[in-house]
Amino acid sequence: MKTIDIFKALSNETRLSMLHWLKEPEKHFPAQGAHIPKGINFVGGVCVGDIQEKAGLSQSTVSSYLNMMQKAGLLESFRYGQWTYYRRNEPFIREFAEQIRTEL
Amino acid sequence: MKTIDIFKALSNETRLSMLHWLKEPEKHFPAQGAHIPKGINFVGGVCVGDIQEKAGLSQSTVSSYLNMMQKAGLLESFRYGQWTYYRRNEPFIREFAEQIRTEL
DNA sequence: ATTATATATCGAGATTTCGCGATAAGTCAA
DNA sequence: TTGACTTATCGCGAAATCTCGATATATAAT
Repeated sequence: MKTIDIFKALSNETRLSMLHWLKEPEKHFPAQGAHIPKGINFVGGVCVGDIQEKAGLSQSTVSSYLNMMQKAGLLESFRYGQWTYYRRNEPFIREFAEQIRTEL
Repeated sequence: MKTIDIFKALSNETRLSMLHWLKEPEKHFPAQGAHIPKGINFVGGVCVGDIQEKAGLSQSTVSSYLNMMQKAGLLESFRYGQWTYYRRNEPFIREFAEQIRTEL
């Protein structure tokens, strides 16, 4: 959650792209949630496999990138069954952007 | 001038501190410009030596950090005599902050 | 010209990051 | 239970970053 860790997470072309793709998941990924039951609400989440395919990097690399971005606070995740869905942590990102605007 | 380079420049504690110190030079550094003639206008600039002392790193490290931040667009420099003064590139920083706010 | 001062550049060792393949762990279906 | 599938973790070599001391360059003073 340190500022430096956020900047580090953003210092990579692929990770930055993933963050952008997740702004419009329906535009960049196949329809999600086929395996999520109706009760669960995790709109905008995309499973690791689809993100990996789009990124064109290995599964392990993408998994750790996503984990890193989550630790930094930029993403949040939800696991259903064997799938893990990631989406943007929008309030956190907005807060970070605002902090940059006022304190950088 | 690429976004990634800006994030990389901001991904280091010392460099981030330098950027903050330069927001209020008079608060963090000795009075500057003793060697600058009246005609020159470079308000807010601080010479490398004073930044180095404050940072507590080697002269070479600080010099290259400052150069890196300038290349990224965050700082601008002015050389007078044997001194090089650095200051924040405020318009660029504001523009970057705005870009983060709207595009991140 | 010589010397002193401020900054930039170079070369190097230590640490970190990048991205991979292999493997482990968790979950589901049969 | 076995097998298939999705994701996470581990270990690794390559590349980048960190930070330093030594040295080069530029300017100023004597």
